[in-house]
Formats: sequence, C-alpha cells, structure tokens
Amino acid sequence: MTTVLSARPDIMAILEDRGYRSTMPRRAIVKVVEEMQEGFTAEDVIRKLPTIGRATVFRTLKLFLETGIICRLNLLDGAPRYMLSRVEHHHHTVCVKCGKVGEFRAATVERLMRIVGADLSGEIVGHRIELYVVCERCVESGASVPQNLHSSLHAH
Amino acid sequence: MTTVLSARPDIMAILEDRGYRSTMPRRAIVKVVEEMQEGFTAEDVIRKLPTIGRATVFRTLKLFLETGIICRLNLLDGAPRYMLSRVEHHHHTVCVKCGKVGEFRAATVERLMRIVGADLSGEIVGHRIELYVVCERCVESGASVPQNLHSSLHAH
DNA sequence: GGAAATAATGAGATATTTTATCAATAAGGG
DNA sequence: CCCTTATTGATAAAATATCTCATTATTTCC
Repeated sequence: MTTVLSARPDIMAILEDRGYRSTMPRRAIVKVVEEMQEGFTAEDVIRKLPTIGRATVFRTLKLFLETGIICRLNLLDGAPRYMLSRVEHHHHTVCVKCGKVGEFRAATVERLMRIVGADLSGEIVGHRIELYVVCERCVESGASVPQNLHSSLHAH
Repeated sequence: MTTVLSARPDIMAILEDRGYRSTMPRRAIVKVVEEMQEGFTAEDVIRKLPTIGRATVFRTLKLFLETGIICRLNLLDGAPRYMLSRVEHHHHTVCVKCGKVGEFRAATVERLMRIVGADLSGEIVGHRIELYVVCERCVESGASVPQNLHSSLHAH
C-alpha cells in the first residue's frame, strides 16, 4: 500500500483539451475543490460560492466527475461526497466513526481484478472499493463501531 | 469465484430475535423483497404496495439494511438499489450497459483485506467492492462503454 | 479586434428522494 | 383481555438534483 500525494496538473487544461470552455464559474469551482478537504458535498461548494447558481455547481461537479477531475464516494448514507482525484488509480478508506477519508493503493487489487475477471462471464470495465475503517485516532479514543452499522458493512 | 445461491432463512425471525415486531407492513415488504429481482429501488417497493405508507417503506428498508436482510448498491447515479442479502459474504457486479446486477465471492478478497489492513494505521471494519462490467449479453450485442463513464469508473 | 456562432450560465420552477411529526393503531407480554 | 409501547400512515417539509429558457460569456473565424 502506498499513500498517493501527487496533485493534479493544471485542471483547466484538462477541460480545454476536451473542448470545454474555461469559464469563471468553472475556475472558481476548481479553486474551491482544490482547497476543500476531502469528502466535501455539492452543498459545501454551493455554500462557498453563493454567487454561482445551484444548477451550475451540480452541472460542473458532474462534468468534473466525468472527466476524472474529481471522484465520488458513496458513503453509507447522506449525500454523495467528492474529492479531488489523484493522478494514480487508488481506493478509499472511510472512518465509520469520524468520517475521515483516506486513500490507498495496492498492487493486490489489480491482481484481484484479474483473478475475479477470469472467472466472470462478462468484461470488467471498472471497479470501486471502499474500506470502512476505524481510524487510528478513533481506535485510541476507544470508540466502537455502532451496532447498526455492523451488519450493513458486511452484508454486500 | 462462486455464485451464491442459498436463500435467507426465515426473515421475520431475524427481526423478532432482535425485538422488532412482526407487523403486516413488514411481512408484506419481506414478501415483495423476496420476489423482486435484484437491484430494485425503494420506489419499486412503494409501487408494489400502494396501500402501505411511503415513510413505512423507507423506514422498513432502512431497518432491513441495518439488520443485514437486504444490502444496498450505490450505482453511479440514480436512487440507491437494494437486493436481498445472501447468507454468505459476497460482492456485486453491475453491468454498465444494462444495469444487470450479479454477485461474486473470492477468497482473494479476504486475503486482500488482510494485506491492505496490515499497512493501514486504523482498523478495517467492513468493505464494499463493486465491479463495473459489461455483461456477456451486452458484450455480444457489441455495445461499448459510454465514454463519459469511462473516467469516473477508474478514477477513485 | 469585431461579429457570428454557440457553449454556458443563472434564476426559479420543478422533480426526486428521504425524513420528521404526531395522532391513531396494532402487537406482544402478562 | 388489558396495558404498554412500538409501529404506522398521512402529510408536511427537508434535502438533493434536474429542467427550462432567456440572457450572457467564450471561442472562432475573418
């Protein structure tokens, strides 16, 4: 496992290369997304940019998602959360106590996909792995996993 | 990989063992959930049971989720989808063309968790793996993955 | 640099999904 | 059968997301 630290190259260039225009709202949202800590929601962006229309924020987040600029986390409940993508392919850890989001990479994951893929009738085009953890700080504070979460975490 | 076929034991008993009451709406929803094909939505259940209150359906699905009776899939967009849980721990495949949901188990997954866990500072309490695939039938019909999906499938 | 073409925006309505409230009802224990 | 209390249903409201379309901004082309 390796923690990925590299930041995105010039994000507006990614959009322009695909024929999208460099507009004020998009630049503003890029800035906010870069500054915002991981796991922000659409509403967080809207709050930070009250002069930009709601629809534009949703449209832009969707665009950023499609172009790989941000990625989306589907937590167990509540609104989807976003974070700036890193260059390299990776996966997320989510602390079930404090909600802290981390990331990890593992060569084993890629190998796993090959193994599973060999046994599958279709063709694998992507994957999503989310690990639910109790982060170090929460372990230290002695917090246990809420009982109601326990089953749903395991029963996929 | 093994396809898991075993059905749930008596579902109402699971609830009763936890002190929940066996009510008419819950029994009706259990029945619907058992009959419904995988990947149904809350709205599907509501449509099938028009005499039962909306709130009750949502409350009951949440209860079923917490008790592990059903599990939830967070697809790339749209409302969350549910399916009856199987006894054994497993994961899901989702066809990005036709939405068909499948499932798989792999010993490698469990091994992967141990490997990743050894490198992580916190403690793993659960995991979610979703494979995005093009299913056999869709491969045959020559459908390709929508371009806009491609990035978001890989950039986690 | 200016005009034409068109991509993008904003405002607000609307749709969708989910939760809260609370009086009425039904389930389970004795 | 009665009591206690969990559960329900109707409805309102919250939370989340999309649509519409007239207006504005960006790019392209000359």
